Formats: sequence, structure tokens, C-alpha cells
Amino acid sequence: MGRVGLTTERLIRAGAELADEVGFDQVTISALARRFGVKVVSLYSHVKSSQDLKTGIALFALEELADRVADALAGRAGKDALAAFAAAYRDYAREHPGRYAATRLRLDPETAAAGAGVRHAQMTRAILRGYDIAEPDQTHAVRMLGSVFHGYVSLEMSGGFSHTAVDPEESWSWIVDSLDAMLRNRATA
Amino acid sequence: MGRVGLTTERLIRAGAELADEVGFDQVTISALARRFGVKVVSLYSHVKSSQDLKTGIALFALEELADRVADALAGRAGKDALAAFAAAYRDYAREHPGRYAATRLRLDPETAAAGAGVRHAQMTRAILRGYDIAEPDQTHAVRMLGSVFHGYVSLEMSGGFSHTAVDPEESWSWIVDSLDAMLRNRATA
DNA sequence: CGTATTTGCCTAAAGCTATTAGGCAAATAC
DNA sequence: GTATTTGCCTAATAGCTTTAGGCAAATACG
Repeated sequence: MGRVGLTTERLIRAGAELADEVGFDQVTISALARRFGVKVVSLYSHVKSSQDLKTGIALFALEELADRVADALAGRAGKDALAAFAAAYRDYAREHPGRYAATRLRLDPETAAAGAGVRHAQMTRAILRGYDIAEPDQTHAVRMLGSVFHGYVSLEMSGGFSHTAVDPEESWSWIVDSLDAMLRNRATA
Repeated sequence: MGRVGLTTERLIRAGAELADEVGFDQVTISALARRFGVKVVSLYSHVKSSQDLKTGIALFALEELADRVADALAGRAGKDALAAFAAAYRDYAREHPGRYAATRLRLDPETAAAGAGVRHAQMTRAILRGYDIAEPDQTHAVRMLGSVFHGYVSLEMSGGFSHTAVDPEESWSWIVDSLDAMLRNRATA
């Protein structure tokens, strides 16, 4: 059999696609090898381990999500920025559930610091510039926004909202509105 | 070897303990068998499959958490109830990280309906009675509270807040205060 | 162009988890 | 005190992970 042309890069991209199709924790060296039509062992020249592969997918997804959020935030401020941030976040999770799940992988501190985690933190802080909130409240607010968005997306994805007839879309708008109002009230007078 | 006295009940309880020690997704039929000093296969008389075991642990944890929340809510209303609910939720996750992770297992609708999921929804709604919020806002608010609490606990557990010096405890209080203020403002005049 | 080296993919092999089928003996029922 | 249930077992299959070591295609370079 000729060479397929595997690289770490290609494996991670394919892994991300696989994650979206079958779920992040079903991403396996074996499944990936099948997808490329090569033997399982061949992947070990490109990734150190299954864990290593998953870390790679996580970093890739974090970068991709950060790019999207950055795009969404460009030229916006205040509530506009807040809504755009929220939408970028949620849309990514809906389009790429597996990659979104990957972003929640627990990374060791060094790996996380090297990745796009910093960009995410900075962008969340950037939103708050429109609300005039000083430290340490700013950090509290960053944590709250992160919690709401991640929590909502996570609950929605796991089917937590499917028992009521209320449109999740409306809840999402209501929440964004509420957060905006809350942040305005919290502004440092 | 004599009989050890396995039952489905005991397996689920031990599985919950194991989850807290090594993480919910490291809970495995094999590990559980080792813990009881019996052969792996012996567990199959009591649980149908690995998935079945995990579902059992999830339902157990949901029940336990609902009990705690119910205790916390007893005799409280308004912000008091909100804070107690939040604390019960977060404390459970900190004391029992594996069980908390189990509560997030995706259950098929029937299983979920049969479990304590309903109690959780009712209790969250009960909190809002102190805020005079009518439908459909009530549902939006329920979703928001669920999102914040779950999101915060989830991010905190995965180390997401360890990069800043700001005390997570303070952020938590700030968030509860903010939610209280927000709900009061949202009250149906 | 031809030799040398790198490197991509392979076979072999061992260890862990999940799961099914079927057996024996301890506990229990009558 | 026999009969039946049932708890734990051995045997066996199958999938995922990972290490060690091999061969040949691609590439480097004189």
C-alpha cells in the first residue's frame, strides 16, 4: 500500500471532524486509523498517544473558536458585543458539538497557557470594557459570563431543555438581555 | 472463595465512591470488580453493562443531590433560598466531584423522567416564587440559574479559574448577589 | 544519477476493558 | 432433605492502546 500522507496536522483535523460526527470521547486512535485506511500503529509516528491526540484536538478547537469570537467582536461594543460573543459561542457548539466538547478537556496548566486560553480570557474582558466595571468585579463578571454561556450550551447540548415547550432561542435572548442589564447596573459609578 | 454479597445497590454506591476517587469516566466494571475482590464477570449478574452501571450512578447522584437541595431550601425564600440552593449545588460538586460529573451523564428521556430530574426542576422553580416572575420568563430564569450554577461549578472543577488570584469564593458571592438583583428587577410589576 | 538516510507505514505481540456462554456450589425454598 | 435459585467462577471473543522492531518509498546530496 502506498503512503497516505499522514501528518499530525491532518490527524488532528480529521479527529475534530470525527468528534463532531461521533462525539469527542468516541474519538479513538483506532477509529481514526480506519478513517484513513491505515493500520492503527501507523498513527503513533504522528501522535504520542490517545491522550496526546485529544489534547491536539482541544487546542485546535480552542483556536478555531477564538478566531470566530474575535471575528464576531470586531467593531462591536456594549450589548452588541455581548450578544455577538454569546452567539459565536453557541453557534460553534451547535455546528461542532464534538469540537466544543473538546474545548472542555482538562489541560495541564502549561499546555493551556500555550494555547488560545489567553485569547479567550482577553476577549471576555474586552466585552466588559463597554460596561465600565473595575477589578475585582471585572474578574467576577468574566467568570459569570463564562459560566452562563458554557453552562447554557452544555445543558442545551445534553438535552436538558427539551422537556419544556419554551423556545431555547427565546431563553437565550432573555438571558443575554438580563446579563446586559445586570452589567449596566453593576457599572462602577 | 466465599460469596461477597454483591447487589446492584452496593455496586452503584461503590461506583459512586470510585467516581469521586478516580473520576466518573474511570469508573469501569473492571475497577469495580477489583475493589470487591471478585472477577469482572461476576458483576454482570447485577448490572447489564458498563453503561447501565453509569446510568445507575447518575440516578443515584441526582437523587442524593436533590435531597441536599431540598434540605437547603427548607424554610427559606427569596435571596436566602437562592444562596442556599447555590451553596448546596456547589458544595455537592466539591465534595463529590465524580458523582457530580455523573449527574451530567446524558440519559435517555424515559430514564431521566423516572429519576429525580423532575424534583430538580421543581425546586429551581420554587426559588423563583420569591421573585414574582410569570411565564414564560420563569422558564427563562430557570434555565439561566441552571446554566450559571452548572457552568460555574463545571469551570471551577476543570481548573478554569486557577489563573487569576481572585478568590473563587468571592466571585461566587458576587454572582449570587447579581442574580438576586437581576431577578428582583425582572419581577413582573 | 546513484547512493545514503530519513521516514511512513507495516507485522508482531502484550495488556487492559467489555461482554457472552455455560458451569458448579453455596444459599434458600418447600 | 431434596429441589431450585443464584452468586461467583472459567473459558473465550472482540476492541482499543501501546511498545519494539522491520522494510521500502521518499528525500537528500555528492
